[in-house]
Amino acid sequence: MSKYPFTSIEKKWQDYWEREKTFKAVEDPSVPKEKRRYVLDMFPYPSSQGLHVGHPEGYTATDIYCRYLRMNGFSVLHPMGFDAFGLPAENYAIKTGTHPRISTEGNIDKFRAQIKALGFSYDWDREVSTHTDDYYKWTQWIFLQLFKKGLAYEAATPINWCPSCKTGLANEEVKDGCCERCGEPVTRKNIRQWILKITEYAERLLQDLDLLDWPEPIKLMQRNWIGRSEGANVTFALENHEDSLMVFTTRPDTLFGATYMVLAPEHHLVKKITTAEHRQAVEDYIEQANRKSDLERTDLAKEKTGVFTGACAINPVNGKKIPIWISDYILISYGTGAIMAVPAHDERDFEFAKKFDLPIIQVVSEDGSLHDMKEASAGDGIAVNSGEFDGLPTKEFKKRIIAWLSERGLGEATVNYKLRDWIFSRQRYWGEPIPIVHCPVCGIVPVPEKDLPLRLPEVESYTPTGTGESPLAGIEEWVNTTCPVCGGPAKRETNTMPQWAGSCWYYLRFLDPKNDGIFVSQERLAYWMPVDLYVGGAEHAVLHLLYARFWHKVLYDLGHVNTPEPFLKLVNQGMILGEGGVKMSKSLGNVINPDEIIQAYGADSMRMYEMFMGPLEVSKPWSTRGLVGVHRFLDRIWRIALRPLSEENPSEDLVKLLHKTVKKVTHDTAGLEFNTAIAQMMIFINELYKTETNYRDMWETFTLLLSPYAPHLGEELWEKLEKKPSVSRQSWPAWDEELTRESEVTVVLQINGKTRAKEDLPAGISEKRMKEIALSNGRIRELLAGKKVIKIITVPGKLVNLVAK
RNA sequence: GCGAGAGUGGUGAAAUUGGCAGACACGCCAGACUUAGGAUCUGGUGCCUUACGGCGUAAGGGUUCAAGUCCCUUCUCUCGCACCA
Repeated sequence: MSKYPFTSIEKKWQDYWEREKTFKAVEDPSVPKEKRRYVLDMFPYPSSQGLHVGHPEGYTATDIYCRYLRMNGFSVLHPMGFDAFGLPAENYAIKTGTHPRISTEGNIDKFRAQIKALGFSYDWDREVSTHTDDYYKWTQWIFLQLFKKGLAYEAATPINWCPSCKTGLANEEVKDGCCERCGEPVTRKNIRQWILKITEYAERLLQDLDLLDWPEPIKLMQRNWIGRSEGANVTFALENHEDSLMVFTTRPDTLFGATYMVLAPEHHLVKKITTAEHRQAVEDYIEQANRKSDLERTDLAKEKTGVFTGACAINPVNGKKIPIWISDYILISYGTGAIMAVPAHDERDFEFAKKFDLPIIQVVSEDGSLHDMKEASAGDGIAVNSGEFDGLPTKEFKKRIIAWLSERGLGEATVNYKLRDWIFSRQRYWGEPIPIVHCPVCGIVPVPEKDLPLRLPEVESYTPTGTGESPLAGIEEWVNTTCPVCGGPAKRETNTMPQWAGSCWYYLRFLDPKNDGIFVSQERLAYWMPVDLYVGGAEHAVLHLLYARFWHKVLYDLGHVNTPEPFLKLVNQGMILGEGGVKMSKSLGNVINPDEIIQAYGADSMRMYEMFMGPLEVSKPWSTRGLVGVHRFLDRIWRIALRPLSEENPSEDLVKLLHKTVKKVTHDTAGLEFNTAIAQMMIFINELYKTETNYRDMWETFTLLLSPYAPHLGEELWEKLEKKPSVSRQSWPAWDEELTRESEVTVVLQINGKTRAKEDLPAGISEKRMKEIALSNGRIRELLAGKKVIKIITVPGKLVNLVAK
């Protein structure tokens, strides 16, 4: 028995690729635009645990695809780098005193080695890490462009605060009211923040999703996250007050059904309008709401709470006086922070009205008649109890009432978004310093671009102060600086950027990673952009992918990039679960270590198995047994390769199988359907194996097909064929369509849709002849005895169905 | 609760337009061979039935000559959102 020597083969070819720079991407102007592809993986955060088996899944998929493209004459950009700022390294630093740079770079070295051990065809000359100053110089530069465009501003706002990490979090970093990183419940804290005006791009971020070839569920998630909603702002006069109260509603047609108003506890009018009689109760309620964590406040299961302010508003459509309440089911951050409550047609308002015994007036009816409102009905219908508007269908009513309100200066059509501005600062050390100086004379002053990068200073302690300031605040000599404008004493911004910053634009830096004059040159942009295929986990559906799109659009508006969208096609690889279908986790002890797999079975087996498991996009459980099966397949290939090469002609059947295999592997590889491509290669190998010989031409073709999947073995087989490396530079094989056709087809003979017999018939046989054969088939005649054939359906080359009675 | 996706052998999964359900692989069974290292080779393997045959793609209904595929209802699982007015 020959044991397939994968360890030495893999080492040999990895060394060769590295030495020869086989996969260097070059900007060759003679390659036409349509023959260039930019294929990108989501770069990893180099955690201390090393590579996870989930990483190689997406990376293998893009690698196979890139190798396939190169063999088809494409110029391919396929880079890799590291998302190197982030909390884990800093938390580790707090615990051990190790500088985050030291631990991060150690992890990067480990990751790089692990990734290289899988034989991916990256152009390593383009590697970037977001934490190096020649990289974050440009992250800072982009921030300054946002600032200068008025898209970055400072505000003291209540933010999500993780008491454990002692830092503010973006909405997207809060999962079920808890910190996504550490799991502690998130509280609210009012601190000074840097905020990016992503809301200014809400409409375009929404609209341009239509330009993208992304999975529909991901687009939908982004649409929901942006949460566009059309309605109207309506102004209500207040009784005994100068001020008026503006509310947002998507159902201005239900104005006649508004029986009370509700303000968020934080609404600025609350203090003004509350009457002396209700002051104490209102203040208590506000105090209570303030203390609640986000989790408590958004808990849907809880009963609605609220108090009456004592004030009343006047309904503009009928002059009716309606009471104003406050309740924490109204969010200050959405719309105007106030609503008109229409309990008959809104579930939440209904619940509230029931609890506090407020009137419920039906103003919409499905059939135009009045009903006893046992529950809220939120659907469209016909207006009732609405004065001159009675009888109007909801849609029409909306238009009419908005016009009515506009004429009187009482309201206007309004669009609201759920999307909030992006809280961009972190009270942390290990991130890009925000390049801003606070001058007592000039105010907020950007650091001049020529002074970038603004380097992270060394600190004694990484522990957050917990006061809402980063550890940077403790370094006097760094914080104290001079104002770039007036030259007077000034202080540096001590907040740093969130981890998303670096990953917002890394795909651009890959184009031109060494350029120290500009973040990316126009020539490189023109050559490669946009990213043709972007592969990564679905967990980034609304985080990274929305932020990156936002930055890209800003850069596009400023003329710095050449496409409105960065990522043309997106594919999410499914998760790899532990054996048994449960999540892989340290606590369950079912984590598979890629290093051990590579050592025992080789990188080619690992790659191929992960592709053979099932479709790329779905989650699937790991099975070491399954991996062994794939390993056996490669071993079998090796044993065929050890046979002496034959110059004889293989059988016609085998030639046909080869051509079918080329066709199927080509089609499936191009469509990222790697599992079925591999199955087809297995079918071919099983047949070839039985011949106990090895036909040279056939073997050459098969080696080419195999090489994107098992690149090390591919190179080795190519060399054994006495060919010059690299196999990755050869042309992808073609197939002869004629040879993929069967000369004989099996035709199914059915009676009333049930298969009763089969006949092998020549391909291309006429339908008439098929019918004749079906009717003369012995078995069929037997079963048809005493029955009458009513109808005969034939599908050419496939079946004859006899409908009989 | 709302939204999206998925449910096929003992297991991972295949199945252009509706046209032989279960390719390929794991596991299992039998046999061969051995140089016993997760060996290798050949054959078998959806379920029920001695057989003929029947039944089978979460459950139920429908459309159709024909349904894993299309339509309706229900159930289960996964993911996302979660008082967004």
